[in-house]
Formats: sequence, structure tokens, C-alpha cells
Amino acid sequence: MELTERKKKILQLVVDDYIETAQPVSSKSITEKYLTTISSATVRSELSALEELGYLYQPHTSAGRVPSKEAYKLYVNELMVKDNLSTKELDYIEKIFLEKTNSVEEIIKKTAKVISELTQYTSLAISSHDGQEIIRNIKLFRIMPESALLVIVTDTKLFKDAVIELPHDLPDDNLENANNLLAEFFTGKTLAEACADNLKIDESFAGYKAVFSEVIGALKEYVSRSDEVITEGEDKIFEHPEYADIDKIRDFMSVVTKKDKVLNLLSENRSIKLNIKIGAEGYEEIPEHCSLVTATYSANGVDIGTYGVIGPQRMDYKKVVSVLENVGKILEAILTNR
Amino acid sequence: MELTERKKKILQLVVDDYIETAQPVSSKSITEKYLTTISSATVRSELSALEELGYLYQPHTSAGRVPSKEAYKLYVNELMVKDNLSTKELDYIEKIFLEKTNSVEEIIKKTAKVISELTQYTSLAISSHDGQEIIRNIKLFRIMPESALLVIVTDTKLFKDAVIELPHDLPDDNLENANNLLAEFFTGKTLAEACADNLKIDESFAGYKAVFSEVIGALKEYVSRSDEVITEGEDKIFEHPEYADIDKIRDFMSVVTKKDKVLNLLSENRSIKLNIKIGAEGYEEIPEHCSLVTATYSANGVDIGTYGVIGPQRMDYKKVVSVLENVGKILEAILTNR
DNA sequence: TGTTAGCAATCTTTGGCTTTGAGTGCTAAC
DNA sequence: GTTAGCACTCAAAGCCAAAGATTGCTAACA
Repeated sequence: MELTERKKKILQLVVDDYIETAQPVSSKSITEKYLTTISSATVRSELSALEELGYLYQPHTSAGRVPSKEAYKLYVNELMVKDNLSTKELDYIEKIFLEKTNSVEEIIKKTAKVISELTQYTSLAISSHDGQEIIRNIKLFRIMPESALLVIVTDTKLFKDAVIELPHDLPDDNLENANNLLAEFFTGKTLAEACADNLKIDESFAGYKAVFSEVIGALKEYVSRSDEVITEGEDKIFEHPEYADIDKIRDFMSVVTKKDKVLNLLSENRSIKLNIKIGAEGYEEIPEHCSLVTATYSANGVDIGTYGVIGPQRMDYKKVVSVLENVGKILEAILTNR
Repeated sequence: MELTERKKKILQLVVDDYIETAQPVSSKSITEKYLTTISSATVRSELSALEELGYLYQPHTSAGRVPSKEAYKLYVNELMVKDNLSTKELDYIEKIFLEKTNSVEEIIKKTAKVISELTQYTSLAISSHDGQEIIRNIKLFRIMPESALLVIVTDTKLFKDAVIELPHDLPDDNLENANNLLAEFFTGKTLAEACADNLKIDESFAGYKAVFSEVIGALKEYVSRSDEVITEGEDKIFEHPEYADIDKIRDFMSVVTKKDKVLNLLSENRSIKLNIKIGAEGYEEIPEHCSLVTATYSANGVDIGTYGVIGPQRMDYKKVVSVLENVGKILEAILTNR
């Protein structure tokens, strides 16, 4: 059977209506609200055909139709008409990002908040690195006799710090020397280069070999792992009628309250610009009744974070995609220009 | 009417049983499980008296008794027998805290995690300062032409950092000078002294007045506000049968997922060693059906954080209090000794 | 051949009614 | 003061009927 234009149109209407109302869509409501020129009997036969094609199903015989996962997939790929954000919304995004923001953490927190507020869904965020950030400044700062704070500033103008161990009783003068060598050695290199395994540690660094290996360890840790995992608006899920079911809420919360699960979810889509997962799709972290939309943002060609929206399968995809795209555009513009 | 010893005993049994089973306690179950020497009719008349005194109530006529808020209050003050933690539990706490931990953030995260895992309730945590920490080291580190990272190390051996603005085009040499002056001026002072308003900025600092006022601003911010708010085990609430009700879960989540609310809750009890709130008790942040137990820990006479456990009114108070006390003891011992 | 009106069939939802069982309060006896 | 016995109360569960929504099917129509 062929998917005629009219079938597509009706499918789109069903999906849109179901996303809006959370109620199975009847042939009658289609003809009353949208296609007033044809009869409900005609729509009925189309719906019945769409059901046979696997795009719709009925919760029970005397109910309207509900979109299947296949329908949502077709919808996000072909059928949906992206929302245009209001100028109010766009201004809001700009206002937030024009405020001074220096650390990786702050950027991620802010972005997660903006996304959750505009979409009215739960947002997830991790910092992400492809290792292509160039080190602009790197320095150790003693905080205890045997440990130091390593501060790294990269060309995204965001900084990151980590605590490292110092060799036993390293005098302050030597720390100064070590700092000079660190600066000389690492400044201008990308993070990836800085922690490459074949790095030649020059003879002159011999005395600070221990320090260097600690620093490289910290850099590797920074590049390979996101320690910042943020979730915002976890309680937004309660607004959706299909989550009147306590077990679904529990499923949902057992993901969004666990940093390691959120990290896994976002990491796996780190390299993908925009990704839409409808239902679990094999990921054990996503409950079957949920959908996840993720986006990775970058500035100056360098990844700065992966963000996601998690919510019911009946998610307002057109709104979510528009918000993610617009937030990305504005954030990237602001971080690139400064 | 008098609260005889037998009435107290029966009340204790009712509370213990209700905490364990989450079911209204019947006269029959009391005589079967605990007081096998007296008849259920006798217990019934005692229960009826306890109800008249306001300690118990019946969900409906043909149900057993449930403790009132008054009963829980009496229970935590007089009746409960504190749990002894197993050596396994105590070893677990020690093991966690013996790992190297340097930043304020890490300590708080770890402690919140330990408390949640041992109590099986949701834990809340904020960093807290009474301003009595002595500054051991303070330094600025340039991260951009016009901003610097301020790193402060105090005698609790934990560090904290903040980004501050630098005056326009401050040369590196001057930053070095400023650092020397900062060290000279602030080292040895308590945080409270450091941000006292009547601080005399000496003539010789004149050139760095702007830097100093930024630094003092950051110190004030650090002392007055907790920016670190941690929650752990938000999904533990689902384990409790009285939270099969979606509205209660929603109430609960709307508190524990909002950092500002958690901050308010814990801040108000920051100065209190151990505090038990049963029901809202006038705090709009606490749902009426919840209880909150908080504790503030300190090392070397300096506050290091306020922690809380939030859960159903039917909370295992004896376990929670024991865990909070033991975690406090071990944490304080470890932070004091090092 | 596609569209439509009409109608029986299906199945959820709601409300009321009954039964069952747990637990109490009261009374009278010890 | 304690206890056995018993009537009373009320929630919970099961059952049934009525109401309402929506479909699929059929036959007629353009």
C-alpha cells in the first residue's frame, strides 16, 4: 500500500493533535478541526490504512488512534513543520548568554536551564571535548604542602581546574620552575596533543618528570571524562498526563537523577549534531515510553557541550528541535565572537 | 490524663511498628508481636486513651492506629532507641572519607552520597561557613586579559575559587605585586575578618584598590552564600508505599529538584547541630507529609557543611539520627586530624 | 472507484450495589 | 483494672448495568 499525500497529511494531523491533547485522535475530530471538506468515514478508512501500515494503533477497539514509534520517526524526518521561536524567546536566550560566563560549569548550567525553561521538558547536559581546544595558559598553584591546583585556560576562554599531587617536599622555587616549563611546553598545543602518549619529555624536564606526568594525567582525565553532568527541570515530567502512572515517573526519575546514566546517554551522541531517539532504541538507560533529543554545540570548531531534552514519546518535537537549534546558534555566535 | 509508662511503651511500639510496616497498627498485632501477656482489649483501651491525648488517630473507624505528628515528636525526643550502626557500615564511612578529598565540593558530594546510601532516603547538602576559617593562601591567576581566578585555601585544607574582574589592562608585573599584597594582607585572617566592612586599606595598596574590592566582594559572596547544593538519592522516595500517590511524589520532587529551595531549607538550620522537623512546621518548602532531619558538621571549630535527610513523616528516625551522628563523628575526626 | 450516511458492535468508564473482612467500642463478668 | 464476647462501622473488592465514544461494515451514491 502506498503512502499517499493525503495519508501523510492525515498522519501529520494525528501526530500534531495527539502531541497537543494526549488523547487518542478520532476520525470525527480530524474532520471537525482540520479537514472539514471530507467526511469522517473517509478519514476512517485512511486511518485504518495507516494502522495497517504500522503508523497508528488503537488502545482499544472503541478508541481513536495513537501514533506508533514509526509514526513519530516519519513525523520528525518528514512531516513536522518546525516552530519559529517568538522574538521574546529569542531575546531571552540572548540576554542569558550575554551575561559574563567564564567557567565550563557555568555555561553548561545556564544552557541547561534555558533549554528546560523554553521547552518545558527536563534538560540534560554534559561538558564535552574533542580535544581540539588550544591551551592558552596553564599553571600550578600550591594549595597544600603536597598538592596543587592545576588551572587550564583554553581558547574557548573557559577554564577548568583539577587538583594534582606534588612530589614530596617540592620547594616553591621548583614549583615556579615547573610552571615555567609547563607554560613553555603546553601553551599553543591542543588538549589532544598535550596528552598524546608519544609526547617527548625533554631532558631538561627530567627533574619535573613526576609533575609532568601528574599534569598529563589530569589533562587526560579532563579530555576523556565529563565530570559535569547537569539536569534541569526534572519535575516538568509531572505536567504530562501520561505520567500520571507512578511506575513511569519512577522509570523516568531513575534515569534523570543518576549522573552516570545521564553521562552515558549524552556521551553516546556526543559526536552527533542533532539526534532524535524515540523510545529506548536499544539504550537501556532510556525508558521505552520516553524520547530523547540531543544536540552538540561548538565554538571555533571546538565542542563545548552536549545537551538533551528527555520527555514523553509524545514530545513536542517541533518546539524542542527549534529551541535546541536556536540556543545552539546564539551560544555559538557569542562564544565564537568574544 | 496521665501518660503512664505502659502508655509510653505502647506508643513506642505503635510508632516502631508503623515505621516498619507502613500499615495502621491494630491492638491485635501489638499483643501478638510484642506484649503477649496482656489482652488486645486492654491495649485497645490504652490506644483509645492515647488517641484522646492526641498521639494517635484512625484513618477510619475500622482501622488500626497511626501516629500523629505529636507522637513522632515525643518518639524522637524520648521514646526511640538509637540504632547502632554495624561495623560494616562504620567501615564503609571511614573508607569513603579516608580517600583524598581537597575541594569543598567533593566533601559535600561524598557526604551526601554516604548519608543517602546508608539511610536509604534522599539526602541534601550545602557547604556552610561561619567565617571562622583562617586564610592560609590566597592568589590571583589570570585567565583572560581582564579577569582572574581567585583561589583561596583555608585551614580546613579545602580550597574554593571564584572568577573576578581585573582593572583594564593590568600588566602581569602588577598582578604579581597585587598577589604579594593580597598574601601579606589576608593570610592569617579569618574569612569574617577579611570581609569586615571596616577593613583599613592601607596607603600602599592604593594602586590596587579596585583589585582588593573585587577580592573582598568574592570573599563576601563566598561567606554569605552556599553555591554548592547537592541532592542524592532523589528516587529513594519511590520505595515508600505512602508515596504511591502521584501528588505526594510531585510535592516531594518539586522541593528536592530545586536548588534554591534546598538551600533555603538547610540554611535556616545551619546553626543547629541536630534538628528534626516533622511535617511542614511552618516551612513552606517542606510538604506536610514529609520530615526533615538536618545536621551541621564542623572541624577545628569551623563549620564545613549542613546535611539533611528528607523523607516521609514515617521516617526511620533512629536509623537516620544514628547515621548522621556517625558520619559527622568520622568526618570531623578525619578533617581535624590532617 | 472513491466517498458517504447509517447503524450495529465493541469496549472503556462511571456509578451503584453487595459482600467480605478487619478492627474497633462497648458491655458485662471476672 | 482486665478480659471475652459481640454488635457496629467502614474500606476494599467484585459485580453489574448504563452511558458514551468510536469504530468497521454495508449499501447507496457521485
